[in-house]
Amino acid sequence: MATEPIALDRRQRRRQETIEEVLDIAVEIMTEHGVGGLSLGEVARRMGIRPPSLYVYFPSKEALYDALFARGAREIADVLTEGTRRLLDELEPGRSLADVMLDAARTFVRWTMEHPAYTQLLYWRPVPGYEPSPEAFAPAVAMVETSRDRFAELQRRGLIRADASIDDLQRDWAVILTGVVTRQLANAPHEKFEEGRFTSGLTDLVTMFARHYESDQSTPTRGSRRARQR
Amino acid sequence: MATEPIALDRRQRRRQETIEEVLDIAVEIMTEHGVGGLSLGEVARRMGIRPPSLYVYFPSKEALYDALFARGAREIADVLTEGTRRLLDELEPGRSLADVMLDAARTFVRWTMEHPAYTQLLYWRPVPGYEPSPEAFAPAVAMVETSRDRFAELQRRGLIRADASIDDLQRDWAVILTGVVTRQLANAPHEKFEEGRFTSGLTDLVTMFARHYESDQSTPTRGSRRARQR
DNA sequence: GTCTATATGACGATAGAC
DNA sequence: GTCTATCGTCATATAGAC
Repeated sequence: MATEPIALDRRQRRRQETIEEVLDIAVEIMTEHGVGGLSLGEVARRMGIRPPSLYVYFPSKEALYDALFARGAREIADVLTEGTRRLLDELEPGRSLADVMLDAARTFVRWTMEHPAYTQLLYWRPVPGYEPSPEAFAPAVAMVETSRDRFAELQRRGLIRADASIDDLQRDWAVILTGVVTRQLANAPHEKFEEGRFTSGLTDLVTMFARHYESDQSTPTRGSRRARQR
Repeated sequence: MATEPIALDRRQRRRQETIEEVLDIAVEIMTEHGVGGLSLGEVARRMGIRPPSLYVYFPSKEALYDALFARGAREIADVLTEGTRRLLDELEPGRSLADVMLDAARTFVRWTMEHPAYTQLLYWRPVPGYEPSPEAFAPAVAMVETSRDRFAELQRRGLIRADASIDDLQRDWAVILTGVVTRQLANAPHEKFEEGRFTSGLTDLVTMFARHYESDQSTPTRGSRRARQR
């Protein structure tokens, strides 16, 4: 009887491992065939089991999509939260707003190019009838709040004009990044981040954006002028 | 025998009418259930025929998607080509670049909000395995070329800096409009153009964009300063 | 608890009668 | 041109072996 809780832990761990395997394979399939191309039969086939067995772990295909949404949202939130935290911690004085924002933009867009399946699921609406549950969406909401804190910190440090609306800035920031990612993934999905015809335009766009919001006292460096070299 | 060509015309006209009806109903269904939610069975049901009968007009579901893509690309190209032609013809001297670009941006984004099904099909990749054929894509290519001519004309007239790269401008322009449309459609598809939380930001974004590209001699009006209200 | 076996109904697609 | 009949595949559900 003393071994019961341990056996339970083992079972739960085993169960969690299977769930992770399902998610990994689902991402593989979505990467190959698009988010809408995911099929439970194909997942089962690649795992060497029968389709009904999947229902032990996920009550429906929607639930699988929801777990994938949550996983993707958590991953990009972690990458960005960690990346921008370091960026702010190690920020040297005199660094231009454009440089800082460009760093964050590259981190985000690079991730989306490396994870096109998650990106489609998170930022388009590829599955008819599926909407993320509040729980799956939670990491995305948290990421927006973190992002808001980061921009507010930049404003406090004087890199962003004091009179700028952080809400507007954040909305327009999301629009620009979404535009780059959407165009690249829709028009030339096989180009990598470094060579993408739209991802390459990040520098110009972000520089323009940063110039619009930067304080006048912030020293313009090479970075913040990059878009003007013509 | 003299009536044969007329009978043929009649048949062909009737056939074309049926094809148009299929496309209309397909758009209806895609608007209700998303682009991926289109089903031939549902089209047949609403037309009062059996699914196999659709194969007389379209050899596959892909062919139907291709006809829809071509139709959407033609419609938005017509709207924009006509709209920007009038805009340039009636352009008063002294009008700011921001005003002109805002007008074009509104025309485009308004159309996408009124035609979300076409927009998803044209600017996302909602259908696994489907890529538009070169023929279906042709109107989109022509639209890009027209757009290029319009920007070149603005540059010739002195509203856009002489040293600006039209290719870069056009790429970034597409990115910004795509970003606004994608965010609005993915995050709040039921908000109309006038009230959309992202479409409302068009003014700020386009003004910022225009300021970046406008010639210094172009007289700044209220419009071009809107985003800078301090 | 976890699996296999089996069934249902919708889908895209094809063959062939009329 | 439209139909019926049919096929293979899909998501989904349930019964029951182990």
